Amino acid sequence: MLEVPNRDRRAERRSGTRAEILEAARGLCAANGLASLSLRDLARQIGLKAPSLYSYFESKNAIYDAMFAQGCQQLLDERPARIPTDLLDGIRTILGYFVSFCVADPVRYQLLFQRTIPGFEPSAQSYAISQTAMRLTLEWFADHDLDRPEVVDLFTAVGSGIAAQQNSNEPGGDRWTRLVDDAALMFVRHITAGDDQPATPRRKSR
Amino acid sequence: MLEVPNRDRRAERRSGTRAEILEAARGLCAANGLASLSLRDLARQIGLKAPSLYSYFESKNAIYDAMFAQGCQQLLDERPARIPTDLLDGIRTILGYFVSFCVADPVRYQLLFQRTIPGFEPSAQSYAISQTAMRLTLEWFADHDLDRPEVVDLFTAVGSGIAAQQNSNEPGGDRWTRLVDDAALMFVRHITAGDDQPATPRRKSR
DNA sequence: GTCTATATTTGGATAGAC
DNA sequence: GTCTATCCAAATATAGAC
Repeated sequence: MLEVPNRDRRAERRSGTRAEILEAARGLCAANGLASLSLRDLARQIGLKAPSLYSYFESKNAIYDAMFAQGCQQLLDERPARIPTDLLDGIRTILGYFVSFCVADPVRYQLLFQRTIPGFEPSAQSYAISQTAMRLTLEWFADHDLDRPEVVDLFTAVGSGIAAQQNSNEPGGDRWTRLVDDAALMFVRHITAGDDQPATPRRKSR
Repeated sequence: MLEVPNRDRRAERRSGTRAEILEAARGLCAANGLASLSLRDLARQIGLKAPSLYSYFESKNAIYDAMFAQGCQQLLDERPARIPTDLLDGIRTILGYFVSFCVADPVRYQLLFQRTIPGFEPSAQSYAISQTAMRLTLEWFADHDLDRPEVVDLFTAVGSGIAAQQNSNEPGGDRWTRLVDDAALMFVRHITAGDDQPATPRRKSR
C-alpha cells in the first residue's frame, strides 16, 4: 500500500473550527465586553451547542488563553518590517505601531495588557510569545544605547498611556492617537537632552 | 411639645452601615477582583444576609456607583492643598499625586479609570464629581497658558501610562512610579521647547 | 464530534413573615 | 430592617446516547 502524503483534511477541519470559535469569541467580546463571554452564546454563534466546544477547548479559560496567544502572535506578525535607524523616526514607528495595535481592538488590548479577567492567567507558552515581542523591541533600543531600564519603562508608559486613554475615554476615536508623533518627539527630546537637567542619569547622579 | 433638634440617630446609623458595606466591598474587591464581587459574600462579611443589602442600596450596580462616587470624592479631597506655581514643580506635584492615587488602590483605579465592569455606568451625579476633579486640574493648566487640549491630553496620557503600567505589571511596586519626576521633566521640557521642532503648535503649523 | 440531558454552582433580586 | 424562603436566570462542565 502506498501512503499518499495527503493533506490531513480532518486536522484542517478541526483547526478551521477552532479558528471559527476564536473569531466568534472576538466578535462577542467586542459587543458585550471581554468578561461577559458565555459558552452558550459562543456556541450558538457558530451553530453548535455549548458542550461541543469542549471538543476544541478544554475550558473557557483555554479559549481566553488561545485568544491571548493569538493576540501576541498578531503583535509579532504585524510589526513593521523595518524600523528606521534614525532615533526619532524609529521611536515614532515603534510608538505608532504599538498604539494603533492597541486601539484597533480594545478587547484584545484589555486581554493582553490589562489584568481584569478574574480567574484568567495566560499559560507559560502564551506568555512566552508576548516576551518575544518585547525582546524584539528591546533589541532596537539596545542598538541605540537606550537599553537602560528607566528609559525603556518610560517609553512603555507613554505608549500605554496613549492607548489607555484612547480606549477608556473615546474608544474608536483619535483624540489621543493623533498625539503619537508629538509624544515621540517629547520622548526623544528628553532622552537626548543634556545633563544640565539630569533626566535618567546614566550613572550615579549626585 | 418641644422639638429638641436631636441628632438623627437613625440616619447616622443608616449611613454608618452604608459606609460599612462600602468598606467591606472594597476589601472583597481588593482580594478577589472588582468583577467578582457578590452580594452574598458582601453581606456575610458584615454579618448580614444578602437581601438586607437592598435596604441600603437598590442594586448591585448602585453599590458600584457609590464606590465610584466615593473614589472620585477621595481624588478631590486628598489633592495637594497648594500646587506650586513653578511649572516643573507644579507638574511634578500634579503628576505625582495622580499616580500615587492610582497605585494606592488598584481596584479603585480600575473602577474609576478603566471601563471594565460589563453592565456598569456611573450615574450622572457620580460622573459630575469626577468632572469637578478634572476641572480643578484644568484651571491650573489654564493659569500657565497650557490649556490647549493637546497639551492636557498628552499630560493625562503620561499619568495614565505610568499608573497603568505599574498596576498591570507590578502592582504594589515602584518600577514605574519612581519615574514620576523624570516624566514630569520630560513633559515640561517638551512643552517649553522652542518651535524649531514644533511639538504641539499653538497655531496653524504649515 | 455532536447531541440531549443534567449536574452543580452561583448569581441578583423579590415576597412576605416578624 | 432583617430574616427565611424562594424565584429565576445563567453559568461551566460532565455523562452518555447516537
